[in-house]
Amino acid sequence: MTEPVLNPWEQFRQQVVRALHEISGKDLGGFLGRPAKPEHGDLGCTAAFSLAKEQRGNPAEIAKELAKIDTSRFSLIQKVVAQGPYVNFYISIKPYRQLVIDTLQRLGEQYGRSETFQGIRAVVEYPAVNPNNPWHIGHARNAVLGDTMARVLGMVGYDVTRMDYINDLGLQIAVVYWGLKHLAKEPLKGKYDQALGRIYVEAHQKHDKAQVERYLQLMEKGTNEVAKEVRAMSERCLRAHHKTAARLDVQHDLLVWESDIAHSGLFAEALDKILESPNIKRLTEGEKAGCLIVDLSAYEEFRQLKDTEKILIRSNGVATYTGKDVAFHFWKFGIIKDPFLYRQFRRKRGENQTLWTTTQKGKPGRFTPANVIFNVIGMPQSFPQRTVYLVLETLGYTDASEGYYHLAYEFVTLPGKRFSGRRGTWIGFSTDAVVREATRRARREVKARNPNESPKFYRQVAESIGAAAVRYSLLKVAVEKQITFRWNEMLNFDGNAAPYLMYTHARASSILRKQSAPKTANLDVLSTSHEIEIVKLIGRFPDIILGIVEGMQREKWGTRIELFKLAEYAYKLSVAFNSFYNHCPVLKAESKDLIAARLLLVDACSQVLRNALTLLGIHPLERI
RNA sequence: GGGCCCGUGGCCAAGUUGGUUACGGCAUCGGCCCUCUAAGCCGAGGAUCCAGGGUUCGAAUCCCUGCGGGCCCGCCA
Repeated sequence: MTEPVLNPWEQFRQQVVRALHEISGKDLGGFLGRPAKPEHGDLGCTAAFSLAKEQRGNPAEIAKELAKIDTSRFSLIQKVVAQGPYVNFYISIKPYRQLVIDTLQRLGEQYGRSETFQGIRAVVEYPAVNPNNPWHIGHARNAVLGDTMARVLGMVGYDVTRMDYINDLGLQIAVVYWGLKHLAKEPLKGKYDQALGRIYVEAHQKHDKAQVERYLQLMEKGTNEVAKEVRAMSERCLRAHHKTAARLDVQHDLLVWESDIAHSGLFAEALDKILESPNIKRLTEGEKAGCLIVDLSAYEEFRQLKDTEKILIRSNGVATYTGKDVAFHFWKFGIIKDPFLYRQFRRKRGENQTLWTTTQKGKPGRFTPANVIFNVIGMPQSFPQRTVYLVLETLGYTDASEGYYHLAYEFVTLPGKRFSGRRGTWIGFSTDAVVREATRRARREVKARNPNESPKFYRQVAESIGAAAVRYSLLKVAVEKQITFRWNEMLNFDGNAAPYLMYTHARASSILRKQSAPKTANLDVLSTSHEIEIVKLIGRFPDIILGIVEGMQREKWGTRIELFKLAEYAYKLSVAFNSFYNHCPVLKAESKDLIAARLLLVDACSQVLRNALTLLGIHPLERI
C-alpha cells in the first residue's frame, strides 16, 4: 500500500532524485533547483559542475551522461535534457495534472497540509504588548507574524497553542495607574487602550516617583485594593487589544499574566530546579556578592563582554528579567508542573475557540507542555533571548534549549523615528487607526463598484478588505527588513496587495456562481500555457508551506522565518489566474469539454487560493 | 571597545548553502471593457546589485577593507 499523496510536487522531485541516483549512484538532490526560466524545465540539476571538479572532467560532458536517464520508468518525468552543464528535467504534464487535481479534490480545504510534524506540541507567543497602551502598527507586525506562523505550523502537523504573555507588573503599568488616579477625568472617552495610552504619555512626564514606587510594591504583593484595580485595568486594556486583534483575525488560545506568575509559586518551584544544577553559583564576594549567577564564558560571543556572569537572582533575592524568563520557560517546557489556575477570558464563536486566561480563582489543567516554543520578538532582543536559552542549556536542559526559537523580526518605524509608548509617537499610527483608514478607503471603492448593495454589505466587505490590506502589507516583506511606515504603501490596493488577491478569488467565485464546476472532466483539453501554469502552481502549494517550516534556520541571533513566501505564492497564483481569465473564456469556451475542464480548473484554483488566503488570515469573499 | 541586521531602477522589494538572460509591485508611457467583476489584462522604457580590492570556469550571493542607515551589549524594566 502506498501512502495517499499530500504533496504532488514532492512526488515529482523524488522521481528526479531517484532517477539521478540510478544513473550516477549518488544522491544529487542537493543540487536541484528551480530554473529561472520556464524553457529550462521544471527542475534543474547543477551537479555536473562539482562532479567535473572531482573527476577533472568537462561539466557539459558529464551533464550529457547524467541526462541519459530512461524516462519511461518515471511516470512524472517527461524528458531530461542536458543544456550545457545543466541537466534540466521537464514534468510530464498529463499524469501530473491528474495527480494534482485528484489530490486537491480529495483534500479540499485541507489541501496544503502535511504530516511531517504530527504530534509535536508547539507554543507560539505573540505579541506581548504591555497593557498600558494600544497596539501601534509595529505591534501588528508581530501579531500578524505570530498568528500566521501558528496557522502554518498547524498545517504541517503541529499541535499549536497560541499564547499571549502580558506583563501587568512593570513600572509602566504603575505609571499609567498613577495617571488614571491623578490625571484622568472619568469617564474615559473612546477605546480603553487608546485612552490609557494617552494617559500614559502624560503620566510619564508628571508622575510622582514615590507614589509610583508604592503602587509597584503593592502590585507585586498581590492581595490588596491597588493590585486588584491594576489587574482590572490591565484586563480591560487587554479586551481592547483583543478587539484590535479580532479586526485583523489574530487569534489566541491562552493569556498568561505576569501577576499570576508572580503569585502562582511558579518561581519558587523553578528556583528549586535551578539550584539542582551544578552550574548555578552563589557569589560570596565581589560586586555581585549574594547573587545567583550562571557563567556563560563557555560561549564565544559572551567572552567578549565585560562580564560573562549572568545574574538570575539579585542579591536582594528578586529575580532578574532573565531569571524570570528562564523560570517561565521551565513551565512552557513542562520542566516544572503547571501551577496555574485558569478561567475563560472570552468565548469565541466556534466550540474549540475559547480564549483561556490564567487567574487567581479558577480550575487547573488547561495547559499541556510544549516540545518546541516560538517567541515572536524583535531582532533587537536577540541578545537577551539567546541568553535565556543558553542559560537553559547551561543548567542542563538541552532539549528545552534546542526547542527554543526566537522568531526575530525588524521593527516598523516612522520616517526618522521609532514608535514609543512613553513619547506617544504611536498616536495616529495605532493599529486601529491604520485599519480604520484602510477600511474607509476600501469602503469607497466597494460602494463605487456595487452601487445597489446594502450598508451591511459595504461595511462587512470593506472591513475584510481593509484588515487584509494591512495584514498583507506586513506579511509580504521579509522579516529582517525594517519597514518604514508610509500610508501609500500600507494601503496600496493595486498590484501585489491583498485586494488584488481577494478580487481574484471573487472573480473565480463569480464564474462558479453562474455555472458550478463538474467533479470530473477531460483534463487533456487544458493545453494553453495559462492553464498549465495554474496546474503547476497548485501542485506546489503543499511544498511551499512545508518549505517555510523546514527552511527555518536557527541562527545565533534569532531564527528567520520566510512567511512572505506564503504571500508571494498567493500573489503568483492570482497573477496566473488573472492571466488565464483574460485569455481563456470559461463559460463561452468553444466546446462542452473545454467548458467543463476550465470550470473544474477555476474551482481548483479558487480552492487553493482560499486555502492560501485563510493561512494569511485574509477572508476569501465571494464578492467584493 | 565588541557584536547583529539592512543597503538591489525615481520609490518599495525577491533573489544572498556561488550556477542557465537579476523575479515582481508602485510610479511613468502605449494598447484592451457589445463577452465570466478593468482592484484586471497585454506591451514599452528604466539597474555601475553602496564603493574598492580578492577567491572562482562563474559573484547581487563567499572573503577583506571602507561608506551609509537601524540596533544590541545593566543586580534597569
